[in-house]
Amino acid sequence: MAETETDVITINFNGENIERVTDETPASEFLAGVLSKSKQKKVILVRIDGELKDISTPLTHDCRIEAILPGDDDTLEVLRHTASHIMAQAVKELFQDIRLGIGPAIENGFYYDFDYQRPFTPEDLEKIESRMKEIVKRSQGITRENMALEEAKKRFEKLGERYKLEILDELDAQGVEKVSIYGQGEFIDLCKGPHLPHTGHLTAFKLNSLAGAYWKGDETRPMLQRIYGTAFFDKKSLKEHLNRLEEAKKRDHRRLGRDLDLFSLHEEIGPGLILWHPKGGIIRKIIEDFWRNEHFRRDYDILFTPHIARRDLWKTSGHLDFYTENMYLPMEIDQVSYQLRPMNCPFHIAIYNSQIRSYRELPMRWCELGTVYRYERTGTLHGLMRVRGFTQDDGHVFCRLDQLNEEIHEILDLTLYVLRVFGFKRYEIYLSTRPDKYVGSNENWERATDALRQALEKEELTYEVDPGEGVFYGPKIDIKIKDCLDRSWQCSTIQVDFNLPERFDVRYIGEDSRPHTPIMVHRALLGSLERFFGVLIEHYAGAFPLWLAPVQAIVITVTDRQNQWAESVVKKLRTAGVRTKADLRNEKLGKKIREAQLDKIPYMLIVGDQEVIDMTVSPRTQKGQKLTAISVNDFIALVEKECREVFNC
RNA sequence: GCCGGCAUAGCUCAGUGGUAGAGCAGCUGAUUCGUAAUCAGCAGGUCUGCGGUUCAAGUCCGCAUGCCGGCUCCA
Repeated sequence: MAETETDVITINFNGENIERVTDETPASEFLAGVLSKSKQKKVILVRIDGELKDISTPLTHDCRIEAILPGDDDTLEVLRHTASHIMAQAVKELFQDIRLGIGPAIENGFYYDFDYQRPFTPEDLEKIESRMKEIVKRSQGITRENMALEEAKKRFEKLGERYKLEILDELDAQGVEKVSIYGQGEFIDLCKGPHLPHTGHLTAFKLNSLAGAYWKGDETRPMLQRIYGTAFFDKKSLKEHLNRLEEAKKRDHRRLGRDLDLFSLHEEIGPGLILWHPKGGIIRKIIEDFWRNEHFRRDYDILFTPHIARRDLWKTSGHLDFYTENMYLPMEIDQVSYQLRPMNCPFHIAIYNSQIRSYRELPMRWCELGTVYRYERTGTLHGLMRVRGFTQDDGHVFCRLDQLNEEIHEILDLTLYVLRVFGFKRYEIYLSTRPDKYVGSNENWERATDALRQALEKEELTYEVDPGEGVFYGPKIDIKIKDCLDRSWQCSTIQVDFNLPERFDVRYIGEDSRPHTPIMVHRALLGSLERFFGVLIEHYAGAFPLWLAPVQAIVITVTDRQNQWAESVVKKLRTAGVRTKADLRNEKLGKKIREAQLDKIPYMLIVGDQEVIDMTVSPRTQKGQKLTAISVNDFIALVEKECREVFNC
């Protein structure tokens, strides 16, 4: 209950109710009365009725208050936000005529955007970092001032902070009347807070990179310079974080792709065009085989369609209207314009439309590993993750409205099973609903969105709703997989489409012997084989599980006396379907093991004089575990069992 | 596409205007060895490309290409 100025208020602290006269006493003063001096010094924030606040927050009404020490994620966010202010202060002190953009805390650190006449250099970064250290040494108090919006405008106008003024104008338009300004020394910033009590708390930080960033993320607006940094409460955590980044670099699929000879890109072939090497190729084959088998098992039919089609097709599909900037330019063949395909759907529709369809045939489930080509802007290309030619594990389900729920559920079930088989158990799921611009009736949108939602809920999946983020032709579910650098990559997508069936006049004859429009669902489980492979490489750090490993076992001889036995072991294993090779080189055992290890081969089969006598092999796992000598048949059984178990999940 | 950075041997990287280097990989030879690197020798480069400055350019400048980190966009 809000109370008036001179009333007595009740403050709950540590479960104890304490009465105070309200005189706008800051929380810190209250805490001084109830905490020991040493403890009080460590308090960086308070939580008032569950909300994080500055320790200077005046206590004006009944509340529950907690003293917050550095530690949990919430406080880390505040620390980083304060760090971004300190960085901005350092930058303002070092450079004249510089304008502030925004400077929030982000997942692993913070950034601040600046508008400055010349680009920052890495040397500038060092200078900024050392100035920040000075500011930290000053232990300047960080203060909050609440004021009328108009007053804030005057303050920032005087400083020429035009971006801050723009933000204030927006707040003004939203009807906001009061804002807060945080300051330390000469530096002020428009900010909601909360912040740490003084600059001295920033003990462990590092500026990591420079980047350009459009003001408000809008490419028609000026480009500002963004400085990224990170901060922790102690030096040890900072060091751990930097080590983690180093470790993550070692998992980078681009590096592993070259080291393990999986794939390559070539300047002379073109950016964003992937060459799958033999070892990548075998993995792709295994992925595709599993994918096809699983689809047949779930009553899908498989299609093959061309990579190119007459321009008219893309006119009908609408791609020339809404996707043209991603399509390669047309080529003339016999005076007819053709264009490379960016999507597979029109071809599947053509197959559907090749006959009159009955309601009895629905649902129809079709899939294709369809290679598509999309023009992606140069700056967006990234290894296997973002390319210009890729193969989607595409599929389209045509069904009646009354079948939609069941079909969505089936698709989701299939998707999650496939992801589990590949070892992905953690992902982010988004349900995107109707955007401002859309086609289709409201009723259909609602039915379809409900079907998606119900399927998610039936599987008891946690998901986030992305309001208005659906494609114009229908709602969708996106599943994102997180990679080792904490970037999330969209792989799976399930999209309902109200647009294409209309455009291509897709129909079925219903029980009433009249034509009806079926619902069309697009779906991709892995997304693209290229991106999925990239995510897979990083997920396993190149050490693929046995069923996917390009080479599953390598027979390693101790001396050339064992060559004959080694060769017969390889023959037996290959006959049994185990991907095997032999290392018969005249090298020391240790060296051969080391190389097999770096090659991330799951099993090394050591063969010495003893094994030849016993007709056995001594397996060693990639992780370094030594197993006792076993017969070749026993080893085959072991491999088969380990591979089979993957699918029971 | 935009902002910034980078480009030297197959790979990782030294080389700050004056004769292109190392380790690993490759090749040749020796070594026959028991669970993460045996030794020696040899070979390998239009220093991404094109232009410019200079007596002299891997090094300085400009443009192009590719890559990296972001922004934007997306499977």
